Amino acid sequence: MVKDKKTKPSKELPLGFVDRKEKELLIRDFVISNIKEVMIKYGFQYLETPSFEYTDSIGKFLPDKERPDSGVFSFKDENKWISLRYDLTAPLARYVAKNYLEIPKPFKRYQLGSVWRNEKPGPGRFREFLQFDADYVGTKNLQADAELCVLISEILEKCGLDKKDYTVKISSRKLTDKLFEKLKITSKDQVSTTLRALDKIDRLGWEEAKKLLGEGRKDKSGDYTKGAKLSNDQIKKIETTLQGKIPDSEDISEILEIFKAYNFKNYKFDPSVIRGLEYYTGPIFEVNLNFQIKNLKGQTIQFGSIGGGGRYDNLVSNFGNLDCPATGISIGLDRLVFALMQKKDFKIKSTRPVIICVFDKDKIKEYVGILNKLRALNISSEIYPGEGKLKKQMEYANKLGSPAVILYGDNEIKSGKVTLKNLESGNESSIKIEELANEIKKLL
RNA sequence: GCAGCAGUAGCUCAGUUGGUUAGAGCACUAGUUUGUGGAACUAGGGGUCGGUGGUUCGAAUCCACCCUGCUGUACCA
Repeated sequence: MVKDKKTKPSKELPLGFVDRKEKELLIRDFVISNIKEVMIKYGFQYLETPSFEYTDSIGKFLPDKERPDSGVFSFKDENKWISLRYDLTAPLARYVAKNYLEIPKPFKRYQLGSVWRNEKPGPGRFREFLQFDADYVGTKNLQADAELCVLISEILEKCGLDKKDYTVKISSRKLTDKLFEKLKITSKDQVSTTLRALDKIDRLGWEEAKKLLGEGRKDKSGDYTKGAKLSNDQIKKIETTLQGKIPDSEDISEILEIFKAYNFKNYKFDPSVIRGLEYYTGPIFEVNLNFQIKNLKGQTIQFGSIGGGGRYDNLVSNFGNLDCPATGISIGLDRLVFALMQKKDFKIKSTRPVIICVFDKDKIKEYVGILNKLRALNISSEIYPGEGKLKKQMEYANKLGSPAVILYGDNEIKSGKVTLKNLESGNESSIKIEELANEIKKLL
């Protein structure tokens, strides 16, 4: 006895992967078209690199490891490990190193593409998502860093956000480096724990973050996280230094000067911005939304940043003896789209076709005649593609969200006119075939 | 990874000391209307009650383990 039910394939998706429907995709297209416009305006080149890279090219092989770390999706191809990229920055560094002699320096490129992360998904975070990256490669000039902030903000506003809806936070890795040196926080472990604790200030607040700098912290689910075990004296000094409103870092002051020249004001100096631990070497930025985000159940969730970046002057040199400073910024597009859908009531133009109802299969010639006239004018339209009575056809059109149906049965054929029914108002009008397209355009 | 909560129809959920063929609303299908959707009425389909094992005459209900989801936390190169 074989139970065939057990052999049926699962209709569930792997953890962290999602289907995306038309509404979201259309808003994403809208965002992407804004991005492209801005990037062209700012003089960036469009680039695409493949989804897979050799695992060691994207920095996944640590000296003492033979297998890729968890965090990337990998498999062994012949004898080499390859992985799905986890960001667009490492592939860019690889691309620059590979094509160093051909590309103009500085090199400005932007890229849109999916990236994959093999880790636990969170609210609004998936294991496959679309990222946008803009980078300046081959320049130490901080105008590049400043312009990235300006450009990201232009993109956000073009997508419909107000100035009060977002903030570009800026800090510098040099600031914390200097501070830690002064406080003699030198062990690698302590430095990274401290940085991570500081990274959480804006989410947890100073009081909670201080626990992480000291002994440790118990979160509201009861889980306990070990702290950096700094002395009270060190903690106090960190607090007073980082709460100072005046940036004690030359690169930040310089960027702020450039912001003035651009008349860019929607930034905030925030020393708690840390961003990843490894490759940043100078200014770092993070883009945060200032409005609440809810999940599909209507609960307000911790949304985090929608993008960020910074200067990584040593990344390209990993691939060879190239002295090639660089700086870049990226946006998580799907998260931005998710947030935008809550903020703005997007009026996405209907893409649903007008339906030509079928009364009689033998009249196909008449129906196609009307269809061709509409499609010649780029009006989305179709002859009812199913089988069934008029009622069923109306239900189909309604559920689809069609703007209108066209009725062309015996009565209409006799009178030489068609009936156009507006599905929103329910009104029907009898019009000449030659005027049909114009009437429909009024509805769209 | 750690912690809290939760898994009953496509969806939202009810099912209160364990007791016949497991329910509701919405959705779906058909009809009332052989040329009219979004309203109403009638009828109907659809569930190994997350899984496995155990306790019991009997389990959606009790016990154990596992799986999955949500949220928080950690990690996020």
